[in-house]
Amino acid sequence: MGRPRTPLLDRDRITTTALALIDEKGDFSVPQIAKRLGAQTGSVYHHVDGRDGIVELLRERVSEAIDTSTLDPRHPWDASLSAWARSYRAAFAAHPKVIPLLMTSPVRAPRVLEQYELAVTLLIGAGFALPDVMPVIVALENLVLGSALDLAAPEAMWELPDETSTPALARALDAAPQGRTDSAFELALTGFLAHARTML
Amino acid sequence: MGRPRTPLLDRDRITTTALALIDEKGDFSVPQIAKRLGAQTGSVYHHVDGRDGIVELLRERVSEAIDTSTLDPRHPWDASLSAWARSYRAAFAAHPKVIPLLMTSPVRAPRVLEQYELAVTLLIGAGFALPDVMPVIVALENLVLGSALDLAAPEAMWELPDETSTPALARALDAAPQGRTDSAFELALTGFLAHARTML
DNA sequence: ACCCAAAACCTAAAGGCTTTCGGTTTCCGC
DNA sequence: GCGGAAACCGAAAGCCTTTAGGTTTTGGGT
Repeated sequence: MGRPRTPLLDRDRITTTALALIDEKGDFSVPQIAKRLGAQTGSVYHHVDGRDGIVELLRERVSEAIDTSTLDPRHPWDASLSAWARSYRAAFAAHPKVIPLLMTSPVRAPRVLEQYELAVTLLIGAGFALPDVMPVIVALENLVLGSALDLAAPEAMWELPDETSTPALARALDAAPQGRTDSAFELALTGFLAHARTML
Repeated sequence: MGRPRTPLLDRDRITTTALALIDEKGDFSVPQIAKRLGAQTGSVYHHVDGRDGIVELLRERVSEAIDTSTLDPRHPWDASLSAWARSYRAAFAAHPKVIPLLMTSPVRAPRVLEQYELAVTLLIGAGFALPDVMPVIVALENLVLGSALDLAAPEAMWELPDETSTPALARALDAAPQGRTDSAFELALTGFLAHARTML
Protein backbone atom coordinates (compact mmCIF):
# COMPACT_ATOMS: atom_id res chain seq x y z
CA MET A 1 0.00 0.00 0.00
CA GLY A 2 0.99 3.65 -0.27
CA ARG A 3 2.64 5.20 -3.28
CA PRO A 4 4.27 2.56 -5.50
CA ARG A 5 7.89 2.81 -6.62
CA THR A 6 6.88 2.68 -10.28
CA PRO A 7 3.47 4.14 -11.19
CA LEU A 8 0.75 1.70 -12.20
CA LEU A 9 -1.63 4.22 -13.74
CA ASP A 10 -1.56 7.18 -16.10
CA ARG A 11 -4.01 8.70 -18.58
CA ASP A 12 -2.43 6.93 -21.50
CA ARG A 13 -2.60 3.48 -19.99
CA ILE A 14 -6.14 4.07 -18.77
CA THR A 15 -7.23 5.13 -22.26
CA THR A 16 -5.54 2.16 -23.90
CA THR A 17 -7.09 -0.28 -21.46
CA ALA A 18 -10.55 1.25 -21.86
CA LEU A 19 -10.27 0.99 -25.64
CA ALA A 20 -9.13 -2.62 -25.40
CA LEU A 21 -12.09 -3.47 -23.17
CA ILE A 22 -14.46 -1.81 -25.63
CA ASP A 23 -12.95 -3.62 -28.60
CA GLU A 24 -13.39 -6.91 -26.75
CA LYS A 25 -16.69 -6.55 -24.99
CA GLY A 26 -18.31 -3.42 -26.38
CA ASP A 27 -18.19 -1.52 -23.10
CA PHE A 28 -15.90 -0.63 -20.23
CA SER A 29 -16.12 0.15 -16.54
CA VAL A 30 -13.75 1.77 -14.09
CA PRO A 31 -13.35 -1.36 -11.93
CA GLN A 32 -12.49 -3.40 -15.02
CA ILE A 33 -9.78 -0.93 -16.02
CA ALA A 34 -8.36 -0.93 -12.50
CA LYS A 35 -8.25 -4.71 -12.34
CA ARG A 36 -6.39 -4.99 -15.66
CA LEU A 37 -3.81 -2.48 -14.50
CA GLY A 38 -3.39 -4.07 -11.10
CA ALA A 39 -4.84 -1.17 -9.13
CA GLN A 40 -7.92 -0.48 -7.06
CA THR A 41 -11.02 1.15 -8.50
CA GLY A 42 -10.72 4.42 -6.63
CA SER A 43 -7.15 5.02 -7.77
CA VAL A 44 -8.25 5.57 -11.34
CA TYR A 45 -10.10 8.70 -10.28
CA HIS A 46 -6.81 10.36 -9.34
CA HIS A 47 -5.83 10.46 -13.01
CA VAL A 48 -9.10 10.98 -14.81
CA ASP A 49 -12.20 13.16 -14.55
CA GLY A 50 -14.64 10.35 -13.88
CA ARG A 51 -16.10 7.97 -16.40
CA ASP A 52 -17.04 10.83 -18.74
CA GLY A 53 -13.44 11.96 -18.69
CA ILE A 54 -12.37 8.57 -19.96
CA VAL A 55 -14.91 8.82 -22.79
CA GLU A 56 -13.42 12.17 -23.77
CA LEU A 57 -9.94 10.63 -23.79
CA LEU A 58 -11.29 7.90 -26.05
CA ARG A 59 -12.65 10.49 -28.48
CA GLU A 60 -9.25 12.10 -28.72
CA ARG A 61 -7.49 8.78 -29.10
CA VAL A 62 -9.77 7.66 -31.94
CA SER A 63 -9.69 11.07 -33.64
CA GLU A 64 -5.90 10.95 -33.82
CA ALA A 65 -6.26 8.44 -36.64
CA ILE A 66 -8.05 10.92 -38.91
CA ASP A 67 -5.70 12.01 -41.66
CA THR A 68 -5.37 15.78 -41.30
CA SER A 69 -3.50 16.23 -44.54
CA THR A 70 -6.55 15.38 -46.66
CA LEU A 71 -8.12 18.83 -46.25
CA ASP A 72 -5.52 20.52 -48.41
CA PRO A 73 -6.74 23.71 -50.15
CA ARG A 74 -4.36 23.04 -53.05
CA HIS A 75 -6.36 19.99 -54.14
CA PRO A 76 -9.85 20.05 -55.72
CA TRP A 77 -12.46 20.57 -53.03
CA ASP A 78 -14.45 17.44 -53.84
CA ALA A 79 -11.42 15.17 -53.76
CA SER A 80 -10.34 16.67 -50.46
CA LEU A 81 -13.77 16.29 -48.97
CA SER A 82 -14.22 12.68 -49.98
CA ALA A 83 -10.72 11.77 -48.78
CA TRP A 84 -11.50 13.41 -45.46
CA ALA A 85 -14.80 11.59 -45.16
CA ARG A 86 -13.14 8.25 -45.88
CA SER A 87 -10.40 8.87 -43.38
CA TYR A 88 -12.95 10.06 -40.80
CA ARG A 89 -14.98 6.93 -41.29
CA ALA A 90 -11.93 4.66 -41.28
CA ALA A 91 -10.81 6.06 -37.95
CA PHE A 92 -14.11 5.05 -36.39
CA ALA A 93 -14.21 1.79 -38.28
CA ALA A 94 -11.02 0.75 -36.52
CA HIS A 95 -12.94 0.74 -33.24
CA PRO A 96 -16.61 0.42 -34.17
CA LYS A 97 -17.84 -0.41 -30.70
CA VAL A 98 -16.64 2.89 -29.31
CA ILE A 99 -19.01 4.84 -31.55
CA PRO A 100 -22.15 4.61 -29.41
CA LEU A 101 -20.21 6.02 -26.48
CA LEU A 102 -19.12 9.10 -28.43
CA MET A 103 -22.46 9.87 -30.04
CA THR A 104 -24.18 11.35 -27.03
CA SER A 105 -21.66 13.93 -25.86
CA PRO A 106 -20.76 17.08 -27.79
CA VAL A 107 -17.56 17.41 -29.78
CA ARG A 108 -15.17 19.50 -27.75
CA ALA A 109 -11.89 18.02 -28.89
CA PRO A 110 -9.93 20.87 -30.53
CA ARG A 111 -8.37 18.42 -32.97
CA VAL A 112 -11.77 17.64 -34.46
CA LEU A 113 -13.01 21.24 -34.43
CA GLU A 114 -9.91 22.33 -36.34
CA GLN A 115 -10.76 19.91 -39.11
CA TYR A 116 -14.24 21.35 -39.44
CA GLU A 117 -12.66 24.77 -39.65
CA LEU A 118 -10.51 23.58 -42.52
CA ALA A 119 -13.50 22.03 -44.27
CA VAL A 120 -15.42 25.30 -44.04
CA THR A 121 -12.62 27.35 -45.57
CA LEU A 122 -12.27 24.73 -48.28
CA LEU A 123 -15.90 25.02 -49.28
CA ILE A 124 -15.91 28.80 -49.14
CA GLY A 125 -12.81 28.80 -51.32
CA ALA A 126 -14.56 26.49 -53.77
CA GLY A 127 -17.29 29.06 -54.22
CA PHE A 128 -20.12 27.72 -52.08
CA ALA A 129 -22.55 30.30 -50.76
CA LEU A 130 -22.02 30.88 -47.06
CA PRO A 131 -25.51 29.67 -46.02
CA ASP A 132 -24.89 26.43 -47.94
CA VAL A 133 -21.65 25.57 -46.24
CA MET A 134 -22.92 24.14 -42.98
CA PRO A 135 -25.68 22.05 -44.55
CA VAL A 136 -23.12 20.48 -46.87
CA ILE A 137 -20.76 19.71 -44.02
CA VAL A 138 -23.49 18.43 -41.73
CA ALA A 139 -24.81 16.20 -44.49
CA LEU A 140 -21.36 14.77 -44.98
CA GLU A 141 -21.02 14.27 -41.24
CA ASN A 142 -24.35 12.46 -41.18
CA LEU A 143 -23.10 10.14 -43.88
CA VAL A 144 -19.94 9.37 -41.96
CA LEU A 145 -21.60 8.84 -38.61
CA GLY A 146 -24.56 6.92 -40.00
CA SER A 147 -22.21 4.60 -41.79
CA ALA A 148 -20.00 4.32 -38.73
CA LEU A 149 -23.03 3.27 -36.72
CA ASP A 150 -23.66 0.53 -39.20
CA LEU A 151 -20.09 -0.59 -38.65
CA ALA A 152 -20.71 -0.83 -34.93
CA ALA A 153 -23.18 -3.68 -35.40
CA PRO A 154 -22.72 -4.95 -38.94
CA GLU A 155 -24.27 -8.39 -38.92
CA ALA A 156 -26.26 -8.29 -35.72
CA MET A 157 -28.31 -5.37 -37.03
CA TRP A 158 -30.42 -7.67 -39.18
CA GLU A 159 -31.62 -10.52 -37.05
CA LEU A 160 -34.29 -12.23 -39.07
CA PRO A 161 -36.39 -14.45 -36.79
CA ASP A 162 -37.59 -16.60 -39.67
CA GLU A 163 -36.80 -16.18 -43.32
CA THR A 164 -40.33 -17.02 -44.40
CA SER A 165 -41.92 -13.81 -43.14
CA THR A 166 -39.47 -11.60 -45.03
CA PRO A 167 -38.45 -13.62 -48.09
CA ALA A 168 -37.37 -10.73 -50.30
CA LEU A 169 -35.26 -9.22 -47.54
CA ALA A 170 -33.60 -12.58 -46.92
CA ARG A 171 -32.80 -12.97 -50.61
CA ALA A 172 -31.45 -9.45 -50.93
CA LEU A 173 -29.26 -9.94 -47.86
CA ASP A 174 -27.92 -13.14 -49.36
CA ALA A 175 -27.13 -11.51 -52.69
CA ALA A 176 -25.52 -8.42 -51.18
CA PRO A 177 -21.77 -8.05 -51.74
CA GLN A 178 -19.28 -8.88 -49.02
CA GLY A 179 -18.70 -5.33 -47.80
CA ARG A 180 -22.23 -4.10 -48.14
CA THR A 181 -21.52 -1.51 -45.47
CA ASP A 182 -18.61 -0.16 -47.53
CA SER A 183 -20.64 -0.25 -50.74
CA ALA A 184 -23.43 1.69 -49.10
CA PHE A 185 -21.03 4.34 -47.88
CA GLU A 186 -19.35 4.77 -51.24
CA LEU A 187 -22.76 4.90 -52.87
CA ALA A 188 -24.03 7.64 -50.61
CA LEU A 189 -20.77 9.57 -50.75
CA THR A 190 -20.63 9.55 -54.55
CA GLY A 191 -24.25 10.56 -54.83
CA PHE A 192 -23.87 13.35 -52.34
CA LEU A 193 -20.78 14.85 -53.93
CA ALA A 194 -22.42 14.76 -57.34
CA HIS A 195 -25.31 16.72 -55.95
CA ALA A 196 -23.05 19.15 -54.12
CA ARG A 197 -21.31 19.99 -57.42
CA THR A 198 -24.62 21.12 -58.85
CA MET A 199 -24.98 23.64 -56.04
CA LEU A 200 -22.06 25.72 -57.27
CA MET B 1 -49.43 -6.45 -0.60
CA GLY B 2 -50.37 -9.29 -2.87
CA ARG B 3 -52.18 -8.88 -6.15
CA PRO B 4 -53.84 -5.46 -6.42
CA ARG B 5 -57.53 -5.08 -7.30
CA THR B 6 -56.69 -2.91 -10.30
CA PRO B 7 -53.36 -3.61 -12.03
CA LEU B 8 -50.64 -1.00 -11.66
CA LEU B 9 -48.39 -2.23 -14.44
CA ASP B 10 -48.66 -3.39 -18.02
CA ARG B 11 -46.38 -3.29 -21.04
CA ASP B 12 -48.07 -0.23 -22.43
CA ARG B 13 -47.76 1.85 -19.27
CA ILE B 14 -44.18 0.71 -18.77
CA THR B 15 -43.30 1.76 -22.33
CA THR B 16 -45.01 5.12 -21.98
CA THR B 17 -43.26 5.85 -18.71
CA ALA B 18 -39.88 4.83 -20.07
CA LEU B 19 -40.36 7.09 -23.07
CA ALA B 20 -41.41 9.98 -20.84
CA LEU B 21 -38.31 9.51 -18.68
CA ILE B 22 -36.11 9.48 -21.77
CA ASP B 23 -37.75 12.61 -23.20
CA GLU B 24 -37.16 14.36 -19.89
CA LYS B 25 -33.77 13.13 -18.78
CA GLY B 26 -32.31 11.29 -21.75
CA ASP B 27 -32.27 7.92 -20.01
CA PHE B 28 -34.40 5.57 -17.95
CA SER B 29 -33.99 2.87 -15.33
CA VAL B 30 -36.28 0.15 -14.06
CA PRO B 31 -36.50 1.56 -10.51
CA GLN B 32 -37.49 4.96 -11.90
CA ILE B 33 -40.28 3.43 -13.95
CA ALA B 34 -41.51 1.47 -10.95
CA LYS B 35 -41.53 4.53 -8.73
CA ARG B 36 -43.57 6.57 -11.23
CA LEU B 37 -46.14 3.80 -11.51
CA GLY B 38 -46.33 3.25 -7.76
CA ALA B 39 -44.86 -0.24 -7.80
CA GLN B 40 -41.70 -1.97 -6.60
CA THR B 41 -38.73 -2.47 -8.88
CA GLY B 42 -38.99 -6.22 -9.13
CA SER B 43 -42.61 -6.14 -10.21
CA VAL B 44 -41.71 -4.61 -13.54
CA TYR B 45 -39.89 -7.80 -14.46
CA HIS B 46 -43.15 -9.74 -14.41
CA HIS B 47 -44.31 -7.80 -17.47
CA VAL B 48 -41.15 -7.22 -19.42
CA ASP B 49 -38.10 -9.16 -20.54
CA GLY B 50 -35.56 -7.14 -18.58
CA ARG B 51 -34.19 -3.74 -19.46
CA ASP B 52 -33.40 -4.83 -23.01
CA GLY B 53 -37.02 -5.86 -23.39
CA ILE B 54 -38.10 -2.34 -22.54
CA VAL B 55 -35.72 -0.97 -25.16
CA GLU B 56 -37.33 -3.27 -27.70
CA LEU B 57 -40.76 -2.01 -26.70
CA LEU B 58 -39.50 1.52 -27.19
CA ARG B 59 -38.32 0.66 -30.67
CA GLU B 60 -41.77 -0.62 -31.55
CA ARG B 61 -43.47 2.38 -30.00
CA VAL B 62 -41.34 4.86 -31.92
CA SER B 63 -41.61 2.84 -35.12
CA GLU B 64 -45.39 2.99 -34.98
CA ALA B 65 -45.16 6.59 -36.12
CA ILE B 66 -43.54 5.60 -39.41
CA ASP B 67 -46.07 5.95 -42.19
CA THR B 68 -46.41 2.46 -43.67
CA SER B 69 -48.48 3.61 -46.59
CA THR B 70 -45.53 5.37 -48.20
CA LEU B 71 -44.00 2.14 -49.51
CA ASP B 72 -46.72 1.64 -52.08
CA PRO B 73 -45.65 -0.33 -55.18
CA ARG B 74 -48.15 1.62 -57.28
CA HIS B 75 -46.18 4.84 -56.87
CA PRO B 76 -42.78 5.57 -58.46
CA TRP B 77 -40.05 3.86 -56.46
CA ASP B 78 -38.03 7.02 -55.80
CA ALA B 79 -41.02 8.97 -54.50
CA SER B 80 -41.95 6.06 -52.26
CA LEU B 81 -38.45 5.72 -50.94
CA SER B 82 -37.98 9.39 -50.15
CA ALA B 83 -41.39 9.61 -48.47
CA TRP B 84 -40.49 6.57 -46.38
CA ALA B 85 -37.13 8.07 -45.43
CA ARG B 86 -38.76 11.33 -44.38
CA SER B 87 -41.39 9.56 -42.32
CA TYR B 88 -38.73 7.29 -40.80
CA ARG B 89 -36.65 10.27 -39.79
CA ALA B 90 -39.63 12.22 -38.48
CA ALA B 91 -40.61 9.32 -36.22
CA PHE B 92 -37.21 9.40 -34.56
CA ALA B 93 -37.11 13.17 -34.50
CA ALA B 94 -40.18 13.13 -32.24
CA HIS B 95 -38.08 11.44 -29.54
CA PRO B 96 -34.47 12.27 -30.34
CA LYS B 97 -33.05 11.14 -27.01
CA VAL B 98 -34.23 7.59 -27.53
CA ILE B 99 -32.03 7.17 -30.57
CA PRO B 100 -28.78 6.29 -28.82
CA LEU B 101 -30.57 3.50 -26.97
CA LEU B 102 -31.83 1.91 -30.19
CA MET B 103 -28.57 2.15 -32.07
CA THR B 104 -26.69 -0.60 -30.31
CA SER B 105 -29.17 -3.46 -30.37
CA PRO B 106 -30.24 -5.32 -33.49
CA VAL B 107 -33.58 -4.69 -35.15
CA ARG B 108 -35.90 -7.50 -34.15
CA ALA B 109 -39.22 -5.69 -34.20
CA PRO B 110 -41.37 -7.36 -36.87
CA ARG B 111 -43.01 -4.08 -37.74
CA VAL B 112 -39.69 -2.59 -38.79
CA LEU B 113 -38.52 -5.71 -40.59
CA GLU B 114 -41.73 -5.72 -42.61
CA GLN B 115 -40.99 -2.25 -43.86
CA TYR B 116 -37.58 -3.31 -45.03
CA GLU B 117 -39.23 -6.24 -46.74
CA LEU B 118 -41.49 -3.83 -48.58
CA ALA B 119 -38.58 -1.59 -49.52
CA VAL B 120 -36.70 -4.56 -50.95
CA THR B 121 -39.61 -5.67 -53.11
CA LEU B 122 -40.07 -2.09 -54.25
CA LEU B 123 -36.47 -1.83 -55.44
CA ILE B 124 -36.52 -5.23 -57.11
CA GLY B 125 -39.73 -4.24 -58.86
CA ALA B 126 -38.10 -1.01 -60.00
CA GLY B 127 -35.42 -3.03 -61.77
CA PHE B 128 -32.46 -2.85 -59.40
CA ALA B 129 -30.01 -5.72 -59.60
CA LEU B 130 -30.35 -7.98 -56.58
CA PRO B 131 -26.80 -7.38 -55.27
CA ASP B 132 -27.45 -3.63 -55.42
CA VAL B 133 -30.60 -3.68 -53.34
CA MET B 134 -29.12 -3.96 -49.85
CA PRO B 135 -26.40 -1.35 -50.41
CA VAL B 136 -29.08 1.09 -51.57
CA ILE B 137 -31.26 0.40 -48.57
CA VAL B 138 -28.38 0.47 -46.11
CA ALA B 139 -27.19 3.77 -47.56
CA LEU B 140 -30.64 5.23 -47.12
CA GLU B 141 -30.77 3.88 -43.58
CA ASN B 142 -27.40 5.46 -42.86
CA LEU B 143 -28.76 8.79 -44.05
CA VAL B 144 -31.79 8.53 -41.82
CA LEU B 145 -29.94 7.39 -38.74
CA GLY B 146 -27.05 9.78 -39.20
CA SER B 147 -29.47 12.64 -39.50
CA ALA B 148 -31.48 11.37 -36.54
CA LEU B 149 -28.31 11.32 -34.48
CA ASP B 150 -27.74 14.93 -35.38
CA LEU B 151 -31.22 15.65 -34.10
CA ALA B 152 -30.38 13.97 -30.80
CA ALA B 153 -27.77 16.62 -29.99
CA PRO B 154 -28.57 19.55 -32.28
CA GLU B 155 -26.95 22.58 -30.71
CA ALA B 156 -24.70 21.02 -28.12
CA MET B 157 -22.81 19.07 -30.74
CA TRP B 158 -20.91 22.16 -31.80
CA GLU B 159 -19.51 23.65 -28.64
CA LEU B 160 -16.99 26.18 -29.78
CA PRO B 161 -14.73 27.04 -26.85
CA ASP B 162 -13.69 30.37 -28.41
CA GLU B 163 -14.69 31.77 -31.76
CA THR B 164 -11.24 33.11 -32.49
CA SER B 165 -9.64 29.72 -33.03
CA THR B 166 -12.23 28.67 -35.61
CA PRO B 167 -13.40 31.91 -37.28
CA ALA B 168 -14.62 30.42 -40.55
CA LEU B 169 -16.62 27.74 -38.74
CA ALA B 170 -18.19 30.38 -36.52
CA ARG B 171 -19.19 32.47 -39.54
CA ALA B 172 -20.60 29.50 -41.43
CA LEU B 173 -22.61 28.45 -38.39
CA ASP B 174 -23.98 31.95 -38.14
CA ALA B 175 -24.98 32.09 -41.80
CA ALA B 176 -26.54 28.63 -41.85
CA PRO B 177 -30.31 28.50 -42.30
CA GLN B 178 -32.65 27.90 -39.38
CA GLY B 179 -33.14 24.19 -39.89
CA ARG B 180 -29.67 23.31 -40.98
CA THR B 181 -30.26 19.78 -39.84
CA ASP B 182 -33.27 19.52 -42.12
CA SER B 183 -31.45 21.15 -45.02
CA ALA B 184 -28.60 18.71 -44.65
CA PHE B 185 -30.97 15.77 -44.70
CA GLU B 186 -32.84 16.96 -47.78
CA LEU B 187 -29.53 17.67 -49.46
CA ALA B 188 -28.17 14.20 -48.84
CA LEU B 189 -31.46 12.54 -49.70
CA THR B 190 -31.80 14.34 -53.01
CA GLY B 191 -28.23 13.59 -53.93
CA PHE B 192 -28.50 9.97 -53.04
CA LEU B 193 -31.71 9.37 -54.98
CA ALA B 194 -30.27 11.07 -58.04
CA HIS B 195 -27.33 8.72 -57.89
CA ALA B 196 -29.51 5.68 -57.29
CA ARG B 197 -31.44 6.48 -60.49
CA THR B 198 -28.22 6.20 -62.46
CA MET B 199 -27.76 2.64 -61.20
CA LEU B 200 -30.76 1.36 -63.11
C1' DA C 1 21.36 16.28 4.66
C1' DC C 2 16.79 17.21 5.95
C1' DC C 3 11.94 18.34 5.74
C1' DC C 4 7.49 18.52 4.01
C1' DA C 5 4.02 19.07 0.55
C1' DA C 6 2.34 16.74 -3.29
C1' DA C 7 1.65 12.52 -5.76
C1' DA C 8 0.03 7.81 -6.09
C1' DC C 9 -2.12 4.25 -4.20
C1' DC C 10 -5.28 1.72 -0.75
C1' DT C 11 -9.39 0.79 2.12
C1' DA C 12 -14.00 1.76 2.94
C1' DA C 13 -18.34 3.20 2.11
C1' DA C 14 -22.68 5.33 0.16
C1' DG C 15 -26.03 4.97 -3.19
C1' DG C 16 -27.67 3.50 -7.63
C1' DC C 17 -28.46 -0.05 -11.03
C1' DT C 18 -30.09 -4.98 -13.00
C1' DT C 19 -31.87 -9.24 -11.97
C1' DT C 20 -33.64 -13.29 -9.38
C1' DC C 21 -36.32 -15.72 -5.91
C1' DG C 22 -39.79 -16.94 -2.62
C1' DG C 23 -43.96 -15.30 -0.34
C1' DT C 24 -48.78 -13.28 -0.38
C1' DT C 25 -52.99 -11.90 -2.21
C1' DT C 26 -56.38 -11.73 -5.89
C1' DC C 27 -58.52 -13.28 -10.03
C1' DC C 28 -60.74 -16.51 -13.28
C1' DG C 29 -61.88 -20.86 -15.59
C1' DC C 30 -63.81 -25.23 -14.60
C1' DG D 1 -66.31 -23.74 -4.76
C1' DC D 2 -61.59 -24.64 -5.85
C1' DG D 3 -57.12 -24.62 -7.69
C1' DG D 4 -53.80 -22.69 -10.59
C1' DA D 5 -52.22 -18.58 -12.74
C1' DA D 6 -51.45 -13.64 -12.35
C1' DA D 7 -49.74 -9.49 -10.05
C1' DC D 8 -47.40 -7.54 -6.63
C1' DC D 9 -44.05 -7.19 -2.40
C1' DG D 10 -39.71 -7.88 0.24
C1' DA D 11 -35.17 -9.12 0.18
C1' DA D 12 -30.94 -10.00 -1.56
C1' DA D 13 -26.69 -10.70 -4.66
C1' DG D 14 -23.56 -8.53 -7.49
C1' DC D 15 -22.44 -5.09 -10.46
C1' DC D 16 -21.52 -0.07 -11.19
C1' DT D 17 -19.87 5.27 -10.11
C1' DT D 18 -18.03 8.38 -7.01
C1' DT D 19 -16.14 10.38 -2.72
C1' DA D 20 -13.34 10.57 1.46
C1' DG D 21 -9.67 9.74 4.51
C1' DG D 22 -5.37 7.12 5.46
C1' DT D 23 -0.41 5.56 4.10
C1' DT D 24 3.74 5.49 1.64
C1' DT D 25 7.00 7.43 -1.64
C1' DT D 26 8.90 11.11 -4.27
C1' DG D 27 11.24 15.32 -5.14
C1' DG D 28 12.10 20.21 -4.62
C1' DG D 29 13.52 23.79 -1.44
C1' DT D 30 16.45 25.06 2.42
